[in-house]
Amino acid sequence: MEKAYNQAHETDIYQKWEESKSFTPEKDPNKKPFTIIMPPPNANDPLHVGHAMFVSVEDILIRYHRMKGDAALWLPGTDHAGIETQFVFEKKLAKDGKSRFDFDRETLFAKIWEYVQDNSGVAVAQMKRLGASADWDRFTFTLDPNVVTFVYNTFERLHKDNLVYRAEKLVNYCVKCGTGYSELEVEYEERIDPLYYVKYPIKDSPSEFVTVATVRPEPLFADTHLAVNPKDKKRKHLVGVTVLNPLTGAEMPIIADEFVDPAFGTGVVKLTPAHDANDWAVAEKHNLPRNVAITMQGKLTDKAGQFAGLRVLEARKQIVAFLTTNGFIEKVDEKYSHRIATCYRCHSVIEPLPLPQFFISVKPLTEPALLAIKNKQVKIHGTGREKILVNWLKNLRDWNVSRQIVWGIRIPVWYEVAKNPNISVTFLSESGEKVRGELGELLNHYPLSEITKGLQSLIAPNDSTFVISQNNPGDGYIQETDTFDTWFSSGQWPVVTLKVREGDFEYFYPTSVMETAYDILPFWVMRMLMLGLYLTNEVPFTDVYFHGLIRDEQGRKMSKSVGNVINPIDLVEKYGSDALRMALVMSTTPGTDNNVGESKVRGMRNFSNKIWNATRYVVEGSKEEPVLASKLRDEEVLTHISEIVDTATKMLDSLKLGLAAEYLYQEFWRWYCDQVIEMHKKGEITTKTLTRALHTFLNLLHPFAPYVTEASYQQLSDKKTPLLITASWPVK
RNA sequence: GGUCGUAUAGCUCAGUUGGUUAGAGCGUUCGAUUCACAUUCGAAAGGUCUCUGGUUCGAAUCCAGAUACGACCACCA
Repeated sequence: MEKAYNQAHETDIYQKWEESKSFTPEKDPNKKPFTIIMPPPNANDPLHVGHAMFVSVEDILIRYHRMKGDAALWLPGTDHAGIETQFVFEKKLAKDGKSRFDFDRETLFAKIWEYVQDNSGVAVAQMKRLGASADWDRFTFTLDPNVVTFVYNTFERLHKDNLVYRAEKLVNYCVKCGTGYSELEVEYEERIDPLYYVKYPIKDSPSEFVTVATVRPEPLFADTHLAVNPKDKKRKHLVGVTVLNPLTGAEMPIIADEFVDPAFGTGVVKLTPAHDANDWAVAEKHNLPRNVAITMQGKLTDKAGQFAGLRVLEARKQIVAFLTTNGFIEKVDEKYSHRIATCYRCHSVIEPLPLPQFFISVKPLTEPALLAIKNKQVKIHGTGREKILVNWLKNLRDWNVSRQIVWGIRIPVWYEVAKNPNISVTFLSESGEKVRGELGELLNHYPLSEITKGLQSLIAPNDSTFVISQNNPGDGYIQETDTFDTWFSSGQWPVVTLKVREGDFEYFYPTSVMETAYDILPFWVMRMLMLGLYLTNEVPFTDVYFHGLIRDEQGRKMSKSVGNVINPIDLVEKYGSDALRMALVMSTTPGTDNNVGESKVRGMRNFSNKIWNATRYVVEGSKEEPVLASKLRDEEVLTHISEIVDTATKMLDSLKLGLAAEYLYQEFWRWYCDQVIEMHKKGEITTKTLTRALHTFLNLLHPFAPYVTEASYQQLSDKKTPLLITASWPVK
């Protein structure tokens, strides 16, 4: 035996495990199923330490249950990660001087597909390197054809149940990414911008003004009303007064609405319903026009007169200059601090824009989820996370599932061209020219087939009629170009991954543990719960285990710009997989963040070596059985071993992995190595007892440190099974 | 503003559900090497378990309040 444990052999060990087919469970009716659906990592990205965390925790549970004799299924997959991936791909295009707008959507999709295929092996290879004993035969990608079909069926079913509707609402639109986002994907940033106090002349008394403070003067030309609070005694008299739009001279009545805060700003607001969520709601209530001032390209519309076509920031500058010159700016607060919505992806300013989108009514889905939590059909592990989940479920708004990107599952909605001539489309003609216009008009010049072939995107007006169909319902139809929010398909993941294979769902559903980082609680876990219950009337999993985020040793978030990102594979190569796994799991608790640095990993590498060397002592030590003075010591050792088995088993059954790892670490090092081996050296216990105790420890430690325990096990002569991975969990 | 969480050794964290003397990893100090392991071993230093009050025979653990820090959500015309 080598003098120190050498992690270079880990890949050989992994290969033996794979060859033994032990990752694939038998659907034995006499066995208990234990199922974990892996949170699918982005197919396009290498792993970070957070992934190593989920691999560690899930693999521990799977190996434990496999050894216990359960039908342990760990079902792996990867995610197409719609916006993330398209964003990365577009950056790559930009390097070649190209953009998404140079391609029709089908070509672009094919290119991204190819790009993802090229990269997708990396994440899987890395998970294997970490020792993941997942059933790779069941590997599923979120864009596999049978997954797509399943997602389509779900959408049809939701539609039949009246849970899908199309509506024009304000969406959080990122002009740069060219897509709308759900409320969850918007990040707020503190910004310092000028606050302009704009004077509106009163129509019947042009020397008097009403002043409104705004950071966004640019859509002013489209505003039609101002508002004050009806309870505001100082300004109540303004209700019903008409002022003039300082840009256009148009008449603007002042209305009353409670939403205005009299203490804020000047106590008077301008209403821009098409570009502000509050104003949108007020406009709906008072039935005001919702004039669009900003296009999806982030430019002022042609109603802006001399400012038409200008980008938002440039327009702001010029409009402020115009207002100043004409005496409509009372003052400017240059250091106004406020929070502004930005794109979580590219951090551009989000433009709220009205756009027809598909929505899912969430209320009928959240209620069963809340009930399931209340009735403990699903248990949440992770400090305080259950309350957070409940809070989300109680306050959730309808879910906008439309995304204006191509990398995803295309929404199976078709518009009949003849009935909807005012759908606006953008496409590349056969001659390669970009054409934009309304369908009815364009069909006079191009056949529909040419339009659909070169189609980039379409926007169907809110009142368009549509049918839901997985295939082209007939001649004269054009398909929606939006795709589903990635989370709409991954929200069905525990159901779809089991449904796509004969018999799996019946045997393995509901799954056992859903293990993931708590930061995707609202995106993913909540939606799996909602959609899982909707699709099956059963919870998709009985336990949720939220692990914390991994931060660096100083507690900072890992980020590329700080340069403190740890590549798990670097650590694995340096210290071994087992060391990293132990470092991530030992003495940690679900739901709270963990600071992990290299020193802890190094410490756990030492532990791996300790296991190896204890085995070396047993294998290479004296084989002569000592003559015992009494059997007392032997019995003591065996009694304590069975206590350890009992305690460790209880800890694992209650998902206290951090505690179990720490406990076994202590018992192995401080008791077995420091005391039991020393007793043997002194001839106080038999070699048989010493060996039996080691066997038990290798079994108990195997879920946590699979490689070194397997390597050590292979050195022993009295093996009951050829591989430790398939050995039985010790019983008390 | 709302919801939630955290506070334990120099640093990073556990603490098995209220029970002797509160633990680990890393770090520090002193000592040890032909012995399974220097990726080791032995020894040591290091804690008013944030503060105040309460419940209890007994509190790091339960309750109330304070302070500090953190997360998420809402909102800022």
